Amino acid sequence: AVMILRSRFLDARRKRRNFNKQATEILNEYFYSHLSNPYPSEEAKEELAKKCGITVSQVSNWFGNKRIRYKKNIGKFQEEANIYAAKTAVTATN
Amino acid sequence: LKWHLFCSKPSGASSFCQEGLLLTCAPRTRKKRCPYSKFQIRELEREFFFNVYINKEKRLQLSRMLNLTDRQVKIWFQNRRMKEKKLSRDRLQYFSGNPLL
DNA sequence: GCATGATAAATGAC
DNA sequence: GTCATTTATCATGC
Repeated sequence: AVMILRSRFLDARRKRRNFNKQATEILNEYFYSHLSNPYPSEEAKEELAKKCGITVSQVSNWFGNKRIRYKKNIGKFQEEANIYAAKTAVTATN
Repeated sequence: LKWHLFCSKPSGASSFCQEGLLLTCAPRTRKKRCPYSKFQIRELEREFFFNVYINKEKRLQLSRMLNLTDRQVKIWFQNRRMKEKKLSRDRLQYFSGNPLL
């Protein structure tokens, strides 16, 4: 039984699953509203993790990947950036 | 756009994974990440099993045997300790809140 | 076929 | 020494 759990643990680590749409929304919202310094504090990471239903490590992974991939090709993310910029502008007015 | 300041440059010259005689690329560039071979990993893991902290002598010996620099072996052990710590956290999180234990 | 999440080398702050 | 990162690479999803 212990071996089964152990193997399941290993499988869970190996298998990659995409985050759900809502989690991605939350992460992107934070990223684009902090574009000048997209480095969430430990507390912010914990809060994001809670809201997204993922671990803090996964939040760190997401921001690490997002930063490097955004920096490498800003143009590709321009449309996405505009969407979230507009979204935060709307929420700011409310 | 700045964010973190890492000095990374493509370093035009073909920089292969063999770092025997590290040519000093004038404007210091970040060394390209080169995955280690199965053999290198196996030997590093073997040593890590015996002692998580490697001493200088063993480090020099290992670096020569694996054709890695002293620094690379040192950093590998640092990263490996961090990995072990993360594994412990993940195990705890996974097995807690798991019935049938 | 790329998008995406996770991991492996490598750096720098402290 | 730890540890949050950068960057490339790996593995999987779709």
